[in-house]
Amino acid sequence: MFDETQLKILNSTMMLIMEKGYTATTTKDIAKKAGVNECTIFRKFSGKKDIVREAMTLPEWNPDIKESDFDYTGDLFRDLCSFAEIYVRKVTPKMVRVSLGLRSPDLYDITRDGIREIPETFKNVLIKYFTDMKNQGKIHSDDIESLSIAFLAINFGYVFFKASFDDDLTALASKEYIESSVRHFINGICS
Amino acid sequence: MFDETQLKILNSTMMLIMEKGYTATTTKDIAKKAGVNECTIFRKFSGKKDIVREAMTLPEWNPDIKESDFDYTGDLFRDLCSFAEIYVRKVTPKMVRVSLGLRSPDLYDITRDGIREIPETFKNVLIKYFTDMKNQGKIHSDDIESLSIAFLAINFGYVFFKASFDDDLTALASKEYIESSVRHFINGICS
DNA sequence: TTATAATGCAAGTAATCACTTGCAAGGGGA
DNA sequence: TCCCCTTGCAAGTGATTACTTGCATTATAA
Repeated sequence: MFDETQLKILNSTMMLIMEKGYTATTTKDIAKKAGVNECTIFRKFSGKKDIVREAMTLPEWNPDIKESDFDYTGDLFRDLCSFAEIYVRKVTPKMVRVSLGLRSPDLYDITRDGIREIPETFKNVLIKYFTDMKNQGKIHSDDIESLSIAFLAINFGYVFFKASFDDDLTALASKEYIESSVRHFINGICS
Repeated sequence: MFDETQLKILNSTMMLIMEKGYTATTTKDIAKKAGVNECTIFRKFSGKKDIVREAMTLPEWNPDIKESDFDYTGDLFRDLCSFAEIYVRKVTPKMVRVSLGLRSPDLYDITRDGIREIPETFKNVLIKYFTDMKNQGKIHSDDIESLSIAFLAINFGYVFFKASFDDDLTALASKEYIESSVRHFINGICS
Protein backbone atom coordinates (compact mmCIF):
# COMPACT_ATOMS: atom_id res chain seq x y z
CA MET A 1 0.00 0.00 0.00
CA PHE A 2 2.55 2.59 1.16
CA ASP A 3 6.31 2.40 0.67
CA GLU A 4 8.78 3.21 3.42
CA THR A 5 9.19 6.84 2.43
CA GLN A 6 5.46 7.39 2.39
CA LEU A 7 5.08 5.82 5.81
CA LYS A 8 7.76 8.08 7.27
CA ILE A 9 5.93 11.10 5.86
CA LEU A 10 2.53 9.90 7.08
CA ASN A 11 3.71 9.17 10.62
CA SER A 12 5.76 12.35 10.90
CA THR A 13 2.80 14.40 9.75
CA MET A 14 0.45 12.91 12.30
CA MET A 15 2.99 13.25 15.11
CA LEU A 16 3.39 16.93 14.33
CA ILE A 17 -0.38 17.44 14.09
CA MET A 18 -0.67 15.76 17.48
CA GLU A 19 1.87 18.22 18.90
CA LYS A 20 0.82 21.49 17.33
CA GLY A 21 -2.21 21.05 15.13
CA TYR A 22 -2.71 20.88 11.40
CA THR A 23 -2.44 24.56 10.52
CA ALA A 24 0.75 25.10 12.52
CA THR A 25 2.37 22.03 10.96
CA THR A 26 4.32 23.02 7.85
CA THR A 27 5.53 20.81 5.06
CA LYS A 28 9.06 21.87 5.95
CA ASP A 29 8.49 20.54 9.48
CA ILE A 30 7.20 17.29 8.05
CA ALA A 31 10.16 16.87 5.73
CA LYS A 32 12.61 17.50 8.53
CA LYS A 33 10.92 15.06 10.90
CA ALA A 34 10.58 12.40 8.20
CA GLY A 35 14.18 12.87 7.12
CA VAL A 36 13.24 13.47 3.50
CA ASN A 37 13.49 16.41 1.19
CA GLU A 38 10.47 18.68 1.12
CA CYS A 39 9.81 18.10 -2.56
CA THR A 40 9.63 14.36 -1.94
CA ILE A 41 6.45 14.99 0.02
CA PHE A 42 4.79 16.38 -3.09
CA ARG A 43 6.11 13.59 -5.25
CA LYS A 44 4.45 11.08 -2.93
CA PHE A 45 1.26 12.96 -2.10
CA SER A 46 -0.89 15.41 -3.97
CA GLY A 47 -0.83 17.97 -1.18
CA LYS A 48 -0.78 18.58 2.56
CA LYS A 49 -4.42 17.62 3.03
CA ASP A 50 -3.86 14.42 1.10
CA ILE A 51 -1.27 13.26 3.65
CA VAL A 52 -3.85 13.52 6.42
CA ARG A 53 -6.48 11.79 4.31
CA GLU A 54 -4.18 8.85 3.73
CA ALA A 55 -2.83 8.76 7.28
CA MET A 56 -6.32 8.40 8.71
CA THR A 57 -6.61 5.04 6.99
CA LEU A 58 -3.69 3.70 9.03
CA PRO A 59 -4.65 1.76 12.17
CA GLU A 60 -2.01 3.53 14.27
CA TRP A 61 -3.75 6.85 13.62
CA ASN A 62 -7.33 5.63 13.70
CA PRO A 63 -8.91 4.02 16.78
CA ASP A 64 -11.14 2.05 14.42
CA ILE A 65 -13.74 1.10 16.99
CA LYS A 66 -16.37 -1.39 15.89
CA GLU A 67 -19.47 -2.45 17.73
CA SER A 68 -18.38 -6.04 17.31
CA ASP A 69 -15.31 -5.35 19.48
CA PHE A 70 -17.59 -5.20 22.51
CA ASP A 71 -19.13 -8.42 23.74
CA TYR A 72 -20.53 -9.08 27.18
CA THR A 73 -21.55 -11.71 29.68
CA GLY A 74 -24.41 -10.14 31.59
CA ASP A 75 -22.32 -9.41 34.67
CA LEU A 76 -22.64 -5.63 35.00
CA PHE A 77 -19.34 -4.94 36.73
CA ARG A 78 -17.37 -7.22 34.48
CA ASP A 79 -19.00 -5.95 31.28
CA LEU A 80 -18.68 -2.24 32.02
CA CYS A 81 -15.06 -2.66 33.12
CA SER A 82 -14.41 -4.51 29.90
CA PHE A 83 -16.12 -1.80 27.83
CA ALA A 84 -14.12 0.91 29.55
CA GLU A 85 -10.85 -0.95 29.14
CA ILE A 86 -11.41 -1.45 25.44
CA TYR A 87 -12.34 2.20 25.10
CA VAL A 88 -9.25 3.58 26.86
CA ARG A 89 -7.03 1.10 25.05
CA LYS A 90 -8.25 2.38 21.70
CA VAL A 91 -8.97 6.00 22.51
CA THR A 92 -5.58 6.90 23.95
CA PRO A 93 -4.44 10.39 24.93
CA LYS A 94 -2.39 10.28 21.73
CA MET A 95 -5.55 9.68 19.68
CA VAL A 96 -7.37 12.47 21.47
CA ARG A 97 -4.52 14.88 20.82
CA VAL A 98 -4.51 13.94 17.16
CA SER A 99 -8.24 14.41 16.81
CA LEU A 100 -7.93 17.84 18.45
CA GLY A 101 -5.08 18.71 16.09
CA LEU A 102 -7.27 17.80 13.11
CA ARG A 103 -9.84 20.47 14.00
CA SER A 104 -8.95 22.81 11.20
CA PRO A 105 -11.65 24.52 9.13
CA ASP A 106 -10.20 23.52 5.75
CA LEU A 107 -9.73 19.95 6.95
CA TYR A 108 -12.95 19.37 8.79
CA ASP A 109 -14.88 18.08 5.79
CA ILE A 110 -12.38 15.23 5.59
CA THR A 111 -12.06 14.47 9.29
CA ARG A 112 -15.41 15.28 10.86
CA ASP A 113 -17.17 12.00 10.17
CA GLY A 114 -14.22 9.89 11.27
CA ILE A 115 -13.94 11.81 14.52
CA ARG A 116 -17.60 11.57 15.42
CA GLU A 117 -17.72 7.90 14.56
CA ILE A 118 -15.77 6.89 17.65
CA PRO A 119 -18.00 8.23 20.43
CA GLU A 120 -21.02 7.36 18.31
CA THR A 121 -20.04 3.72 18.06
CA PHE A 122 -19.33 3.47 21.77
CA LYS A 123 -22.61 5.14 22.57
CA ASN A 124 -24.51 2.70 20.35
CA VAL A 125 -22.86 -0.20 22.13
CA LEU A 126 -23.92 1.22 25.48
CA ILE A 127 -27.48 1.92 24.35
CA LYS A 128 -27.88 -1.67 23.20
CA TYR A 129 -26.22 -3.06 26.30
CA PHE A 130 -28.26 -1.06 28.80
CA THR A 131 -31.46 -1.80 26.89
CA ASP A 132 -30.67 -5.49 27.05
CA MET A 133 -29.85 -5.32 30.76
CA LYS A 134 -33.05 -3.46 31.44
CA ASN A 135 -35.06 -6.09 29.60
CA GLN A 136 -33.35 -8.70 31.73
CA GLY A 137 -34.33 -6.74 34.83
CA LYS A 138 -30.75 -6.18 35.87
CA ILE A 139 -30.99 -2.40 35.89
CA HIS A 140 -33.86 -0.06 36.58
CA SER A 141 -33.66 3.17 34.69
CA ASP A 142 -36.07 5.19 32.66
CA ASP A 143 -33.35 7.01 30.76
CA ILE A 144 -30.99 4.79 28.79
CA GLU A 145 -29.83 7.76 26.74
CA SER A 146 -28.58 9.75 29.73
CA LEU A 147 -27.04 6.64 31.19
CA SER A 148 -25.10 5.92 28.02
CA ILE A 149 -23.89 9.47 27.55
CA ALA A 150 -22.84 9.62 31.20
CA PHE A 151 -20.84 6.41 30.97
CA LEU A 152 -19.29 7.56 27.71
CA ALA A 153 -18.43 10.90 29.31
CA ILE A 154 -16.86 9.22 32.35
CA ASN A 155 -14.42 7.43 30.11
CA PHE A 156 -13.86 10.09 27.47
CA GLY A 157 -13.37 12.77 30.10
CA TYR A 158 -10.68 10.75 31.83
CA VAL A 159 -8.74 10.27 28.59
CA PHE A 160 -9.22 13.89 27.59
CA PHE A 161 -7.87 15.12 30.92
CA LYS A 162 -4.82 12.92 30.53
CA ALA A 163 -4.33 14.16 26.97
CA SER A 164 -4.62 17.79 28.05
CA PHE A 165 -2.93 17.91 31.44
CA ASP A 166 -1.01 14.64 31.71
CA ASP A 167 -1.01 13.73 35.39
CA ASP A 168 -1.45 17.30 36.60
CA LEU A 169 -5.21 17.13 37.03
CA THR A 170 -5.26 13.57 38.33
CA ALA A 171 -2.52 11.01 38.75
CA LEU A 172 -5.03 8.14 38.78
CA ALA A 173 -4.04 5.16 36.65
CA SER A 174 -6.64 3.97 34.19
CA LYS A 175 -7.09 0.58 35.84
CA GLU A 176 -7.87 2.08 39.24
CA TYR A 177 -10.09 4.75 37.74
CA ILE A 178 -12.09 2.30 35.66
CA GLU A 179 -12.71 -0.12 38.52
CA SER A 180 -13.65 2.64 40.90
CA SER A 181 -15.86 4.57 38.49
CA VAL A 182 -17.65 1.44 37.28
CA ARG A 183 -18.30 0.33 40.85
CA HIS A 184 -19.76 3.73 41.71
CA PHE A 185 -21.68 3.81 38.44
CA ILE A 186 -23.36 0.54 39.32
CA ASN A 187 -23.89 0.94 43.03
CA GLY A 188 -24.11 4.69 43.45
CA ILE A 189 -22.22 6.61 46.06
CA CYS A 190 -24.47 5.86 49.02
CA SER A 191 -24.20 2.12 49.25
CA MET B 1 -10.31 49.66 30.55
CA PHE B 2 -10.91 48.99 26.86
CA ASP B 3 -12.45 51.43 24.39
CA GLU B 4 -15.07 50.42 21.86
CA THR B 5 -12.59 49.73 19.08
CA GLN B 6 -10.50 47.52 21.32
CA LEU B 7 -13.55 45.56 22.42
CA LYS B 8 -14.59 44.94 18.82
CA ILE B 9 -11.12 43.62 18.09
CA LEU B 10 -11.04 41.46 21.23
CA ASN B 11 -14.43 39.91 20.63
CA SER B 12 -13.87 39.36 16.92
CA THR B 13 -10.55 37.68 17.64
CA MET B 14 -12.04 35.26 20.13
CA MET B 15 -14.99 34.47 17.88
CA LEU B 16 -12.63 33.59 15.07
CA ILE B 17 -10.43 31.52 17.35
CA MET B 18 -13.56 29.70 18.48
CA GLU B 19 -14.41 28.94 14.85
CA LYS B 20 -11.03 28.03 13.38
CA GLY B 21 -8.32 28.16 15.99
CA TYR B 22 -5.58 30.63 16.77
CA THR B 23 -3.09 29.74 14.03
CA ALA B 24 -5.69 29.79 11.26
CA THR B 25 -7.04 33.15 12.44
CA THR B 26 -5.26 35.97 10.60
CA THR B 27 -5.08 39.62 11.56
CA LYS B 28 -6.78 40.38 8.27
CA ASP B 29 -9.70 38.17 9.31
CA ILE B 30 -9.87 39.94 12.65
CA ALA B 31 -9.86 43.38 11.05
CA LYS B 32 -12.63 42.42 8.64
CA LYS B 33 -14.81 40.92 11.37
CA ALA B 34 -14.21 43.85 13.72
CA GLY B 35 -14.89 46.34 10.95
CA VAL B 36 -11.62 48.16 11.47
CA ASN B 37 -8.50 48.62 9.41
CA GLU B 38 -5.81 46.03 9.92
CA CYS B 39 -3.26 48.57 11.12
CA THR B 40 -5.64 49.72 13.83
CA ILE B 41 -5.18 46.33 15.45
CA PHE B 42 -1.48 47.01 15.88
CA ARG B 43 -2.12 50.52 17.11
CA LYS B 44 -4.31 49.09 19.87
CA PHE B 45 -2.38 45.94 20.71
CA SER B 46 1.26 45.03 20.65
CA GLY B 47 0.69 41.90 18.54
CA LYS B 48 -1.60 39.01 17.77
CA LYS B 49 -0.74 37.14 20.94
CA ASP B 50 -1.40 40.26 22.98
CA ILE B 51 -5.01 40.36 21.79
CA VAL B 52 -5.59 36.89 23.19
CA ARG B 53 -3.82 37.74 26.42
CA GLU B 54 -6.09 40.73 26.94
CA ALA B 55 -9.25 38.95 25.78
CA MET B 56 -8.79 36.24 28.36
CA THR B 57 -9.28 38.81 31.09
CA LEU B 58 -12.80 39.53 29.83
CA PRO B 59 -15.57 37.65 31.64
CA GLU B 60 -17.32 36.77 28.37
CA TRP B 61 -14.25 34.83 27.28
CA ASN B 62 -13.25 33.42 30.63
CA PRO B 63 -15.49 31.11 32.67
CA ASP B 64 -13.84 32.50 35.79
CA ILE B 65 -14.89 29.70 38.09
CA LYS B 66 -14.19 30.23 41.77
CA GLU B 67 -14.55 27.73 44.56
CA SER B 68 -16.70 30.25 46.40
CA ASP B 69 -19.30 30.03 43.61
CA PHE B 70 -20.25 26.60 44.89
CA ASP B 71 -22.07 26.33 48.17
CA TYR B 72 -24.16 23.44 49.38
CA THR B 73 -26.82 22.32 51.79
CA GLY B 74 -25.95 18.71 52.53
CA ASP B 75 -28.71 17.32 50.33
CA LEU B 76 -26.78 15.18 47.85
CA PHE B 77 -29.19 15.41 44.94
CA ARG B 78 -29.78 19.10 45.35
CA ASP B 79 -26.10 19.93 45.79
CA LEU B 80 -24.79 17.89 42.87
CA CYS B 81 -27.49 19.22 40.56
CA SER B 82 -26.55 22.71 41.67
CA PHE B 83 -22.85 22.06 41.06
CA ALA B 84 -23.55 20.66 37.61
CA GLU B 85 -25.84 23.54 36.69
CA ILE B 86 -23.25 26.11 37.69
CA TYR B 87 -20.62 24.19 35.75
CA VAL B 88 -22.57 23.95 32.49
CA ARG B 89 -23.70 27.56 32.82
CA LYS B 90 -20.09 28.73 32.99
CA VAL B 91 -18.38 26.10 30.86
CA THR B 92 -20.51 26.48 27.76
CA PRO B 93 -19.87 24.82 24.40
CA LYS B 94 -18.66 28.23 23.28
CA MET B 95 -16.06 28.28 26.06
CA VAL B 96 -14.94 24.76 25.23
CA ARG B 97 -14.54 25.65 21.57
CA VAL B 98 -12.50 28.70 22.50
CA SER B 99 -10.25 26.73 24.80
CA LEU B 100 -9.68 24.17 22.03
CA GLY B 101 -8.90 26.98 19.60
CA LEU B 102 -6.30 28.35 22.00
CA ARG B 103 -4.25 25.15 21.86
CA SER B 104 -1.48 26.54 19.75
CA PRO B 105 2.15 25.78 20.57
CA ASP B 106 3.28 29.40 20.52
CA LEU B 107 0.32 30.43 22.64
CA TYR B 108 0.24 27.65 25.16
CA ASP B 109 2.56 29.34 27.65
CA ILE B 110 -0.01 32.11 27.96
CA THR B 111 -3.15 30.00 28.00
CA ARG B 112 -2.22 26.71 29.62
CA ASP B 113 -2.66 27.75 33.24
CA GLY B 114 -5.95 29.50 32.60
CA ILE B 115 -7.33 26.47 30.79
CA ARG B 116 -6.35 23.97 33.46
CA GLU B 117 -7.65 26.20 36.21
CA ILE B 118 -11.28 25.52 35.34
CA PRO B 119 -11.43 21.73 35.75
CA GLU B 120 -8.98 22.03 38.63
CA THR B 121 -11.22 24.38 40.56
CA PHE B 122 -14.28 22.24 39.97
CA LYS B 123 -12.38 19.15 41.01
CA ASN B 124 -11.23 20.83 44.23
CA VAL B 125 -14.81 21.77 45.03
CA LEU B 126 -15.88 18.17 44.51
CA ILE B 127 -13.01 16.76 46.57
CA LYS B 128 -13.93 18.99 49.49
CA TYR B 129 -17.62 18.29 49.13
CA PHE B 130 -17.33 14.52 48.95
CA THR B 131 -14.87 14.51 51.82
CA ASP B 132 -17.32 16.49 53.90
CA MET B 133 -20.20 14.22 52.95
CA LYS B 134 -18.16 11.18 53.81
CA ASN B 135 -17.31 12.61 57.22
CA GLN B 136 -21.01 13.19 57.74
CA GLY B 137 -21.65 9.55 56.82
CA LYS B 138 -23.78 10.47 53.84
CA ILE B 139 -21.66 8.62 51.34
CA HIS B 140 -19.52 5.54 51.61
CA SER B 141 -16.58 5.52 49.29
CA ASP B 142 -12.93 4.74 49.66
CA ASP B 143 -11.95 6.74 46.61
CA ILE B 144 -12.90 10.40 46.69
CA GLU B 145 -10.43 11.15 43.89
CA SER B 146 -12.06 8.79 41.39
CA LEU B 147 -15.46 9.98 42.45
CA SER B 148 -14.58 13.60 41.81
CA ILE B 149 -12.92 12.96 38.47
CA ALA B 150 -15.89 10.86 37.37
CA PHE B 151 -18.40 13.56 38.27
CA LEU B 152 -16.24 16.19 36.61
CA ALA B 153 -16.00 13.98 33.51
CA ILE B 154 -19.76 13.42 33.41
CA ASN B 155 -20.32 17.14 33.12
CA PHE B 156 -17.32 18.10 31.03
CA GLY B 157 -17.95 15.27 28.59
CA TYR B 158 -21.52 16.39 28.02
CA VAL B 159 -20.44 19.96 27.23
CA PHE B 160 -17.57 18.77 25.07
CA PHE B 161 -19.88 16.56 23.01
CA LYS B 162 -22.24 19.47 22.48
CA ALA B 163 -19.31 21.70 21.51
CA SER B 164 -17.99 19.14 19.04
CA PHE B 165 -21.08 17.58 17.54
CA ASP B 166 -23.94 19.89 18.51
CA ASP B 167 -26.99 17.68 18.89
CA ASP B 168 -25.72 14.96 16.57
CA LEU B 169 -24.31 12.73 19.29
CA THR B 170 -27.11 13.39 21.77
CA ALA B 171 -30.08 15.70 21.68
CA LEU B 172 -30.45 15.65 25.46
CA ALA B 173 -31.03 19.05 27.04
CA SER B 174 -28.71 19.95 29.89
CA LYS B 175 -31.47 20.07 32.49
CA GLU B 176 -32.65 16.54 31.73
CA TYR B 177 -29.12 15.21 31.49
CA ILE B 178 -28.04 16.74 34.78
CA GLU B 179 -31.02 15.48 36.73
CA SER B 180 -30.75 12.02 35.26
CA SER B 181 -27.00 11.69 35.60
CA VAL B 182 -26.98 13.02 39.16
CA ARG B 183 -29.73 10.62 40.17
CA HIS B 184 -27.81 7.70 38.70
CA PHE B 185 -24.59 8.97 40.21
CA ILE B 186 -26.13 8.94 43.66
CA ASN B 187 -28.26 5.82 43.50
CA GLY B 188 -26.43 3.70 40.96
CA ILE B 189 -28.13 1.97 38.09
CA CYS B 190 -29.50 -1.01 39.99
CA SER B 191 -31.78 0.68 42.47
C1' DT C 1 26.91 -2.69 -18.09
C1' DT C 2 22.88 -0.27 -18.79
C1' DA C 3 18.33 1.35 -18.04
C1' DT C 4 14.98 2.92 -14.68
C1' DA C 5 13.02 4.59 -10.76
C1' DA C 6 13.51 7.11 -6.35
C1' DT C 7 15.46 10.74 -4.00
C1' DG C 8 18.42 14.86 -2.73
C1' DC C 9 19.55 19.41 -3.66
C1' DA C 10 19.12 24.16 -4.91
C1' DA C 11 16.47 27.51 -6.62
C1' DG C 12 12.36 29.07 -7.61
C1' DT C 13 7.12 30.33 -7.72
C1' DA C 14 2.96 33.32 -6.17
C1' DA C 15 0.45 33.88 -2.13
C1' DT C 16 -0.05 34.99 2.47
C1' DC C 17 1.63 35.91 7.03
C1' DA C 18 2.31 39.48 11.09
C1' DC C 19 3.39 43.92 11.27
C1' DT C 20 4.84 49.01 9.82
C1' DT C 21 4.71 53.67 7.89
C1' DG C 22 3.17 58.21 6.12
C1' DC C 23 -0.53 60.84 5.24
C1' DA C 24 -5.19 62.48 5.00
C1' DA C 25 -9.90 62.66 6.89
C1' DG C 26 -12.87 63.36 10.58
C1' DG C 27 -14.83 64.57 15.20
C1' DG C 28 -14.73 66.77 19.83
C1' DG C 29 -13.05 70.05 23.10
C1' DA C 30 -10.77 74.60 23.92
C1' DT D 1 -10.90 78.64 14.70
C1' DC D 2 -7.48 75.65 16.22
C1' DC D 3 -5.65 71.49 17.96
C1' DC D 4 -5.47 66.81 19.20
C1' DC D 5 -6.78 62.28 18.90
C1' DT D 6 -8.44 58.41 16.44
C1' DT D 7 -8.98 56.00 12.42
C1' DG D 8 -8.89 54.80 7.39
C1' DC D 9 -6.30 54.16 3.48
C1' DA D 10 -2.63 52.63 0.58
C1' DA D 11 1.60 50.88 0.19
C1' DG D 12 5.04 48.62 2.00
C1' DT D 13 8.34 45.40 4.97
C1' DG D 14 10.75 40.69 5.34
C1' DA D 15 9.47 36.17 6.56
C1' DT D 16 7.01 32.12 5.68
C1' DT D 17 3.57 29.40 3.37
C1' DA D 18 2.35 25.31 0.06
C1' DC D 19 4.08 23.74 -3.85
C1' DT D 20 7.22 23.31 -8.35
C1' DT D 21 11.15 22.50 -11.43
C1' DG D 22 15.59 20.94 -13.40
C1' DC D 23 19.37 18.38 -12.61
C1' DA D 24 22.63 15.41 -10.16
C1' DT D 25 23.10 11.20 -7.42
C1' DT D 26 22.11 6.70 -5.95
C1' DA D 27 20.39 2.01 -5.71
C1' DT D 28 18.36 -1.76 -8.02
C1' DA D 29 17.17 -4.85 -11.52
C1' DA D 30 17.71 -6.62 -16.18
